[in-house]
Order: sequence, then C-alpha cells, then structure tokens
Amino acid sequence: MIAEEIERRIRQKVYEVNTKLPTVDQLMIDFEASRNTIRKAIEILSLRGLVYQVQGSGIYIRKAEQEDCINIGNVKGISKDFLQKTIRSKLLDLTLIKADEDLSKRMNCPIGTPIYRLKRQRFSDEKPLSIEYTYYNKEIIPYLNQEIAEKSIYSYIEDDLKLSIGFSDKFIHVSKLTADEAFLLDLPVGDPSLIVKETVYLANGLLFNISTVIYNYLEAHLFLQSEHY
Amino acid sequence: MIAEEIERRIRQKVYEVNTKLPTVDQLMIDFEASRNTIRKAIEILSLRGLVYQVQGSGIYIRKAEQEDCINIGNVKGISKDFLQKTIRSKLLDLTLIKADEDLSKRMNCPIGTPIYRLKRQRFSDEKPLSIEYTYYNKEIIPYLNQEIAEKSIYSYIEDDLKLSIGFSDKFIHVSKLTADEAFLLDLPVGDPSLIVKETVYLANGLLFNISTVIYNYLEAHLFLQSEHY
DNA sequence: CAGTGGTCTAGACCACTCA
DNA sequence: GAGTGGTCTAGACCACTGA
Repeated sequence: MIAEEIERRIRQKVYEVNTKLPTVDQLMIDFEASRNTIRKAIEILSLRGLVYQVQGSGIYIRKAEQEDCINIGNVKGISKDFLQKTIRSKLLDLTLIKADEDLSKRMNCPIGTPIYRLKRQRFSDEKPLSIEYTYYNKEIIPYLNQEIAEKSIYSYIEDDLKLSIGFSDKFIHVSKLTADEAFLLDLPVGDPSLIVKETVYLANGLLFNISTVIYNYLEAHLFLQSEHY
Repeated sequence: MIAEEIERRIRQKVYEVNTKLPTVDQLMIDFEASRNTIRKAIEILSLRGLVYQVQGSGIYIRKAEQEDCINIGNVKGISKDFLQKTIRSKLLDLTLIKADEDLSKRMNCPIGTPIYRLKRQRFSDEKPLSIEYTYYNKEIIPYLNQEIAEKSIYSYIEDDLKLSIGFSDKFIHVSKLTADEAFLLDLPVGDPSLIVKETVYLANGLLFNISTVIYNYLEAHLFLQSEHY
C-alpha cells in the first residue's frame, strides 16, 4: 500500500521539486512505518523502474518510461502501456479444446485436459498491432466467455477468481510473416515478424496460461527496465 | 553471500531431493542468520528466476532456464548465457571520438565529450550472431584498449575500476538488414533484423554506456523471466 | 562530519497449505 | 492444527555522499 501511494505521488508529481524523494527517515514519519517497511516499498518501486537509490545521497525519480512502447518487464498484459494510443482488441475465436500431445507438453498438463483457446487481434490507433494466440487451462480458469475475453482477462482472474499471478517466462524471436499473419497485420508476406511466447504461472507455481503474440514489426517497440542484482 | 551460496547449492543439485529448498527456519540455522536476511537472499534468487515461494508450502526450485537463449533480464552482457555454445568476439573498431549532437543527447552529456566507440562482431559456434555498436563515456570509463575490449568490459568496470553497475533501459524492435549488416551476418539484404538498444547507468545514476546490437534473427532467441510485482 | 541509504538482528503475529 | 512463508516493528551499526 505504501508503494502504491508513493507511486501515485510520483505520477502526480507531488515530489516534483527536484526529482528527489523524501528521505527514508522522513517517509517513516509520513507513513508511520518502520524502516524495513519503507525500504521494502521503495524496493518495489525500484523493481518497477520508477526510482533508484544512491547510498549516502538519496532516492531519485527515474526518467519516465518511453511512451508507445510495450513494457515486457511485467507479467500482465499490455493494457496499461501505450499511454498515447488507443488499443482496440478484436476477438477472432474462442473455443474450448482438448490438449493434444504438443499442448499438453507446453502447458504441463495431461493430454485431453480442457483448454480455452483464444485468437485475438489488436489495433493501435486502428493500425493492426498484433495477433495473439492464448491458451488457458480450464481446470484452473474454470470459465471464460466472449465478454470476459474482450475485457481484461487478468483482472477477471485476480479480482473475480481471486487467483494470484506469480511469474512468467518469455521467449522472443524474429521470423517472417506467413500469408495468414501478413493478411491480418496488413503487411507483405515474408516481411519480418516479432514473436513473443509467454508461459505464465500462478503464485503457487501452477502453469495456467501460455500465449504466442505475433507483432507488426513496424508498430511494436518493446521496452524493458532491469536492475543489477 | 548467502544468496550466492544457495545458488551454488542449487546449481550443484545439493537440494535435488524433491526440488524443494529447506524451510526458512532451517536456512536460518544453516547460515546462522536472521529471518529477514534469509528472506532477502531468497528474494534475490526469486528475482533471478531460480526459485519461487509458496506461502504455507515451501520454496521451490524453478525449472532451469532455456539453453542457447540470450537472457535479457540482466544488465550485464551475454557472456554468461549460451551455455552450450562457444561465443567468440571480434573487435572491428575501437576509436575515441567526441560526442556530436545526437550522441550527446542519447548519452546525456555535453557535445564534445570524449567517447569510446566500439564495433564488435560476435559468433556462436562460428556462425555470425550479432553486430554490436557500443559507446562509453570516457569521463566515467577513463581508459579502454583492445585487450580490455576483447575480454569482459563489465568485469573491468566492476573489478578494476571499482564502479557499480546500477540499472538499464532496453528497447527492442525489428527492422530489415542493411547491406553492411547483411554482409557481416551472412544473410540476404532485407532479411529481418532483431535490434536491441540499451542504456546503462551506474548505481549512482550516471549514464556511462549505450549500445545497439543487431542480431542474426535465425540464431538469436531472447529470454526473460519476470515476477508479478 | 552530518545526513542518508544499506544491512542485520530478534521477536512477534498473520495467512496459507496440506495431511 | 502443525508447519511454513509473509509482514511488520524497534533498534543497532555500517558505508557512502557531499558540503
């Protein structure tokens, strides 16, 4: 909660005086919390790339992240990025299938497990941005429909199903567009394609979702902030 | 130090019994440290993607990361990844230049600042993997030569110059190969190129290094582990 | 050398898992 | 309900910055 509140104050430029946050000691007073708690909150903001700390000097606000970039450093979807542009999502397909051998391996579940299969198309300011193939394990996500799929599935999972998202693996590579992909992205066949494959786990380690996203290479710019650990 | 030691034990499969680590209480005894210290160590391993914690259950070892992938989740170079393949580096150019207007903006320094400019080529099992353009601010990295550049510049910076690497921003996009790039990567002109631009800061927030890496799209697979924060 | 962040301890209590 | 991770506190001392 303290991290959220400090983040809000940073975004609303409450601390804009000289791009420096109050000292840890001051924040302890402001939030009536112990040193460890304040430092934990600052650490969360550090991991989110909002601030950095310099020993003996202070806590500094990091330059705002680039706009119109897709932040791949978080587990959630892209809904919150792309501040400047309007993202529209079109559901092309939502089917309940059974895991074949390939899917069962990739989703770490037995063959025949019921799986929701989604195909979506995203537009950024009405230009085709991506094609997304997403699979959810129905034994973990028991119900999905068009309405939920068209809003944010992740907030449905966290807020309604009360499941906690844990961590994810992402693989990024580049290929050439197939005819179907090229048609949907309005690009020539054989043009480059940026492909991101993700495997997402709940906080308890259960694999519940995999996805493959094919991006329009002219529109999609990925962004990532890391810390040296 | 405790995180390093636990990581070593994980990698040497000391804990292989059932892919579960000792409990926090046990680790407190093993390392004669307080709860907070042990939890901090485990948190570091969490961030590195080695383990995940499940409340009420235990600390689990995460499936080993994919081999032959370039981990873009850390700030350092790629030297430590690509376990299976031999990475060879060839220095094509090392020149001391002065920052022009463009460089001065990108490196957040005055025009005319002395900058080391490097051009390198990397090979994975003798196949061209990437072309790298790297710039170091000479006022922060006072000396570079061919010998240092051919080894690990980062260990030179940390171990010899005693500077602390802090954090970085990465931008990833896809384009088409120019004639020069295509020649160096042994690919046809116009084929896809995977481009990663990075800006690296010291722990005190000083920008000391930017780089642009053009990858052979057939060889380079990027990998990233994230946690939900 | 005062100010500020970095680390560690000991202890307490809460929340969740799983047999 | 015992075991295990999650959070928080109060206090201490160290390491670094910057005037």
